[in-house]
Amino acid sequence: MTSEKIKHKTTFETLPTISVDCVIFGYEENMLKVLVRREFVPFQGQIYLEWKLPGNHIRRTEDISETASRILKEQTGLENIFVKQFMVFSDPNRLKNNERDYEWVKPRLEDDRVLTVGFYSLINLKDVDNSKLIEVAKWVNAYEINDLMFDHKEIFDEAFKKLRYDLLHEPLVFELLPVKFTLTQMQKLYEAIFNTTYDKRNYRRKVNKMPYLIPLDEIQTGVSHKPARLYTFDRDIYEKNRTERFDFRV
Amino acid sequence: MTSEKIKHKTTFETLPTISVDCVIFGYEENMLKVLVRREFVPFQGQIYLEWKLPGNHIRRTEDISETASRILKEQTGLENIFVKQFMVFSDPNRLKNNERDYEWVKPRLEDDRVLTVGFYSLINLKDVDNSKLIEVAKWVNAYEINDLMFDHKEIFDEAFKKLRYDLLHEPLVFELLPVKFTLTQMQKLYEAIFNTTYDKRNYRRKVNKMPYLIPLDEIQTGVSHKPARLYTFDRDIYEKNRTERFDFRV
DNA sequence: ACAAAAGTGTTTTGGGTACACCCATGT
DNA sequence: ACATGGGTGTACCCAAAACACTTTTGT
Repeated sequence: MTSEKIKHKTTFETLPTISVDCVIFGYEENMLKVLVRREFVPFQGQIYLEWKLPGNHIRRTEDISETASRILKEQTGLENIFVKQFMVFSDPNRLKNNERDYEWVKPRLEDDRVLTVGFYSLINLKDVDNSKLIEVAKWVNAYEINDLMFDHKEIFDEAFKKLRYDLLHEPLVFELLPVKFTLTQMQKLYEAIFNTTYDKRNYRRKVNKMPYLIPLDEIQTGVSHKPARLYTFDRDIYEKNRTERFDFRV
Repeated sequence: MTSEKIKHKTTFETLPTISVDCVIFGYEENMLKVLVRREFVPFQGQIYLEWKLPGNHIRRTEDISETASRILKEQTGLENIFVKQFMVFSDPNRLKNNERDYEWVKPRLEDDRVLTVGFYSLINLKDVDNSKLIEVAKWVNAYEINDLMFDHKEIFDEAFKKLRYDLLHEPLVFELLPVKFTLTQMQKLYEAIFNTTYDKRNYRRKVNKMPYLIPLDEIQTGVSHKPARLYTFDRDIYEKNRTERFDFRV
């Protein structure tokens, strides 16, 4: 083993034994959804319709979060979105456990041992142009995900667990909310993700104690009821007030 | 790209572009320590003494947690110890940022792009035979770690952050305590890891509410003061009582 | 008898939770 | 005028935090 072995590599060349898979959560109308991609998988003379998480190999020049952002852009057109790694899946047989899936993926691989780094990200479906998705991908209710290819169901489950965990400890909600939002929008978002409901008065009492939630001198327009006050999230104030014990539970 | 490219691989062959680095926390006498390994690094005619985290490449047949357990065994002789992955470090230049370190590592690499998966683990230093370590590795106070090779200081910092985070949400303390322990031992352990002190009465009131902390009909022996009652952790009861909101803060 | 750690209770303060009505706007 | 969501206060309970003395053992 000498450095002479290290040959020149092109910018887009990928690492054969590592990939990134993305669990892209989309929120709309009090529903939490996940993006899955369709694949036609021929096996023993039949063609099966299967679904998987979007993923890709890592380029030699990329940090893995750049890989995840690239996948997100390819799938949704969105840029500068928060992405977060949550776990590495490294079972040596993770691609081989299902014979049908393995037959499909084998010709696409340089090496049949591939570790994958799971990322999740959160987007607001209002920001996405879904016209390109049609037939190639779809948004599925997060509570109805099942039967994905390979170990992708397990990856999804871990992502969902981590998403909820992180939402209670980091100001992640604000990645999903518009810059100016109402307290009810914020509450509904938590309720969708945790599949529960909160008491409005108690919820408001709690979030009103957060010094980085700034009430604006602005209200909703165009709604056929009493317009709600708009709020915004001040990240600077958040960073200054952050403590070890801080917690976003509501 | 076809499957023909996949050649036969030996059991111990490693993946050239992925490694595992371990932050091994050891606890003893109210001190929290970390294991680092010594390397002699020749550079520009001089030899430098440097320290790094123990790490290794991943074998083709291994899950990454097996790699971490293997490293732990090599370093400490211990087996069946809890290990936990916490983050992937993937900066394309992570090995090249320091010229001296890169010169040293280059001849040891098959590929100069290596992602590493950070693991941490927790051991009780009483369980370790340190005679083999001498000169090759040392235990350093966790609050005095600095100047490790490559990005290992950053890896350590993330591990420490994750360790504290996890200790508040999972029954991790019990990995470090003997099977039968006193409440004061448990308290001192938290105090070492969080670098703080707690009020004894409040601490005991809180842990006494944990149904999976079982008081035994057994007391300390051989101490020159009032002997303390021994407790044990019942994982079954813990798993049954676990809730989304559960939390180990004291 | 002394040293050393074990063990124990009360008070105050603040957060969590449960609960019901009036308000401002668009149609 | 009606439908729709916006917005507000009080009472109860429990957890967190502050705080000091007695007990049991070994030497």
